[in-house]
Parts: sequence; C-alpha cells; structure tokens
Amino acid sequence: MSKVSARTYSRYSLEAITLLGNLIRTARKERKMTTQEVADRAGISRGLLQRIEKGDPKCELGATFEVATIVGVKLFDTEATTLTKHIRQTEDKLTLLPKSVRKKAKIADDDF
Amino acid sequence: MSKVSARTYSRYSLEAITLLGNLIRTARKERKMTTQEVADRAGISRGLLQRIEKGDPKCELGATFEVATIVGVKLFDTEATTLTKHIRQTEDKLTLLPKSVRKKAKIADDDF
DNA sequence: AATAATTGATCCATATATAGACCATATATG
DNA sequence: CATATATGGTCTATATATGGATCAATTATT
Repeated sequence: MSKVSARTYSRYSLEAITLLGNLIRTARKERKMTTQEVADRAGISRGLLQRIEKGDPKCELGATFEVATIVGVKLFDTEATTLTKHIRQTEDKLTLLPKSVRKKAKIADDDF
Repeated sequence: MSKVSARTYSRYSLEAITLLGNLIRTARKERKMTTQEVADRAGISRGLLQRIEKGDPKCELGATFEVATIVGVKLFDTEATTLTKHIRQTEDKLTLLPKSVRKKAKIADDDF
C-alpha cells in the first residue's frame, strides 16, 4: 500500500538540477576534496552527497545549497555581500505589490 | 525521544535560499498568480509552496526548482536551450578530471 | 460597508528521505 | 603489480517532510 502519486518535474527543472550536480562534482574534484570530506563538512551522509551530485530532485534544498557553498559553486553568480542587498531589494519590491492576488470571479469559461 | 542532530546551514546558504524564495513570491505576484494556482501547477500543496517562498531549507530541491520554473525565475540566468549545452560542458570537464581524489596518507599533521 | 477570496498558520497521519552499515568495483600511487 | 583508498550501489530503521483539513485574519472588489 504505497506509491500513490509520484511527483513530476519539467525538463528544465531536471536539467537545472543536473547541471547544479555536475557543477558541484566538478568543483569538488578541482579542489581535490573527497566525497567523505565534503559530506562531513556539510553535516550530511556520503550517500546524500552522491545523490546531490547525481542530480536527484528529492534532496533537501538546504543540504544541496550547503554543499554548493562548501565547494565554491556560486548560486546567483553573486557574492555574499551583495546577496543581502538583493534580499532587501526583493523585500522592497514585495511591499509595493498587492498583498493578495484576486482572480476574476467568472461564472462560465471562455467558449460560448 | 527525537530531535537528535538538527542540521545546520551557513549564512550564505540561508540567504541564497531566502533570496530564491523572495524572487519566487515576487514573480508569482507580478504574474498575478494565486498560491493555490501555482501549487496545483507544480503538483504540490499550498502549504509547501508557502514554505518555499518563505525560504525554508527543508524543502525538496525538485519542488523548489519546479515552482521557480513555473513563475519564471531563471536558475543560472540561463535559457532552456543553453542549459543542455552547459551540462555537456561539465560532463566533458568531468571526464578530464581524475575519477577519484586521493588524499596524502599522512601520519602526523602539519606542525613540526 | 458587505462579501468573497486569498493568505498564513496549525495539527495530524502517512509517505518518504536520510543516516549508517555493508559490499563490490574502480582507481590512484608506491 | 600490489595495495590502500575512493567511489557507487543496496538495504533497513528512523527521523522528518508533505498533504490535507481547518481556522483566523487580511485584503480586494462591488
């Protein structure tokens, strides 16, 4: 009694995840770090690191980003300093946008 | 009887995740999409989407990337076409690198 | 102002990812 | 060539994330 739904992913998402994994593995080897080393530093198991490098979508977001950071793969092509600034920018932008999005309450749909 | 380890994250990782969440929420509102709408399209629950937008590290990598794709947040600042190319590039790079990393089997450490 | 809808939060049952041990194979290095 | 080490895979128990329901508060629209 199990396996009911099984999540699906778009091709773009899967490729992005694959690329991220490849970048991580490449960076790790270039820095001559062993899988065990990186896993320890990230506080995760070696098995999980392998799945991350392999591009498995079913991994913790946090664990993945942590590993990327450790081996030096920049998310957003952005330095640590500018990251905070970007966060503030998006927050400002958010306060300007309406708090909630309202849909046109239409009775019937398009075709008639 | 629980809560044994509790994973930790670097400041940079957390900020990157927060930024990603903010970008997603901003993009969603700009496109006038409701949380339920996006959640349905991504095949996830509304609750999970909220955690993603909030920047919770403990979310599926796949779910997060999927949502980002749906609302139009580009990972890697890269188009879908070039993504495949980038993957090949990293794969090529990987074949050039040594298959396994070997550590100097040193007895004592540095200071002597 | 009234109303409908979105959002945010909490709670619980269940599906699922993770750690950790183990093994086989590949591979770097002496 | 021999050997130690890294890697990759599998398996199981356990910790944990997720879906779904529910409720309160906020907010857009008439």
